[in-house]
Amino acid sequence: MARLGDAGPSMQGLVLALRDITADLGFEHCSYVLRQPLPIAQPAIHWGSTYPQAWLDRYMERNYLELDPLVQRALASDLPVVWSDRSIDRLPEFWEEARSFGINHGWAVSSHGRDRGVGLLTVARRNEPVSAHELEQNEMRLLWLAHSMHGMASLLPGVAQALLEPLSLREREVLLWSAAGKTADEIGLILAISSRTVTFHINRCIAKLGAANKTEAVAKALVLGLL
Amino acid sequence: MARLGDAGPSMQGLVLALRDITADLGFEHCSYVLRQPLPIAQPAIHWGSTYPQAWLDRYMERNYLELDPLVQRALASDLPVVWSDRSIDRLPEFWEEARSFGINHGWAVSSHGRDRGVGLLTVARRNEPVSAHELEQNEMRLLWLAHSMHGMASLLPGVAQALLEPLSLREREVLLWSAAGKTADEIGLILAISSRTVTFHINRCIAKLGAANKTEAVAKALVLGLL
DNA sequence: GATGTAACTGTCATTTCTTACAGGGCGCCG
DNA sequence: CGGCGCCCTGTAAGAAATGACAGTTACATC
Repeated sequence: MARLGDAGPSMQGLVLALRDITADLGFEHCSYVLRQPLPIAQPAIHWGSTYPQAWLDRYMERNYLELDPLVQRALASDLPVVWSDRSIDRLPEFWEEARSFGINHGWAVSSHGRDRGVGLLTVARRNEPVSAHELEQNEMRLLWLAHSMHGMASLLPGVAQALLEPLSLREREVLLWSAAGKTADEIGLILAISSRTVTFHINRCIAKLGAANKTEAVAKALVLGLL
Repeated sequence: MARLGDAGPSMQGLVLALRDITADLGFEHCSYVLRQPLPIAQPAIHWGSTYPQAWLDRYMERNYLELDPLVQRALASDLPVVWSDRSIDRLPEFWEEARSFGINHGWAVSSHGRDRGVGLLTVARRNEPVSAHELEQNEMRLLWLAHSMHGMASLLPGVAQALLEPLSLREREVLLWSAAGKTADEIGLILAISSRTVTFHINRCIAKLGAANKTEAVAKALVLGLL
């Protein structure tokens, strides 16, 4: 029974729970950002954070989500990143600002789900640099946390991205060969059906996926893990 | 200095190293399977295993890679799977055969990389079922192992799938909007260039990606993580 | 100044896709 | 048996993509 003002499960709620765990690992702040793959041109982003409110305001105001070197790194690699106030490679003004809010030393781990969703877990603190011993001790835990957060966040209302009407076997086949660059004629030969029927199935895919054309249908099916 | 008969780093070599670790966790056998996303219609599969040779022969002979419920599960979900001789939901003849080779109890963890590569780490043994305590104790380690194997295996010669010639900024932009279902005309409006120029960039993408048409170019770029 | 790269624009012929129309056959299930 | 889902096929017109031709402009580097 939801009470007045009870927003239900949310990313922020998850992150508040996460904080209790990361605090035991010796970090003051933590955040989790999940970028879902759709819509393709402007992916949906969900996040929660326990960083200082003033820093968050600043972060949103200057659209740092698009610029943050950490986020860029997470999208481009599977490897964890540790940063300190000396390890500044790009955007020095960004790091200076972060420092001014007491975010001096941190650690970020990314996770990738089967739906191409990308998650980024970050923890940070003011004083102690992240030691080599700490890295070895906690890397596994952080990976585990990132993985768990990813799984839970993907289930949150408003975050899940599933297909209403599932594709039939034939539809998946036809779309798969389309993704492989085959024309309707070629697919007809491969599947031993007329090219007209191939077109028919592709059109059903386009409709079911809510796509504008074959290319978008293939892209959506790929990121939804249907192929 | 490679010696005669030295095949260099290989998946089987990685798995042999993995065995030393999983043996400490109490499992006789282990395997790792990595499915790379390209080619789209017939993804490349690389694997190594310490399961009994007779079982492997049987496995390959009957094309179990396509049928194995564990593999199906790994491709469809992010969750780990534990199986015992009683937890048979599909393909009973498959599980019976596995048991006949002493593969009674096992555990599988999947991992997903940013390039849509899917890895599956399995460990198994003959006698002891996997206990709840063991699950709690080792889930983190197995996830870590799967993640590490994924990273290392992706670097093996013959496994890595990278693009020779990188896409320019404009090319990525144009391809992204194509993936979002926009026509050349629409993209021209969005980017404030002529539709002819949009076509020009798309053609370069098609050439660089070695694709047959726009649809395949988008699909390849997506699975390569270029968008 | 020369070189190279990225971005940009045009026309034209051909191929492919997209969308609309109108159906038949098959198997499953209530 | 009727309904439903899936699979299959045809025609035709208009929209879009493809491929090959031939260029200009801007910018960074050497």
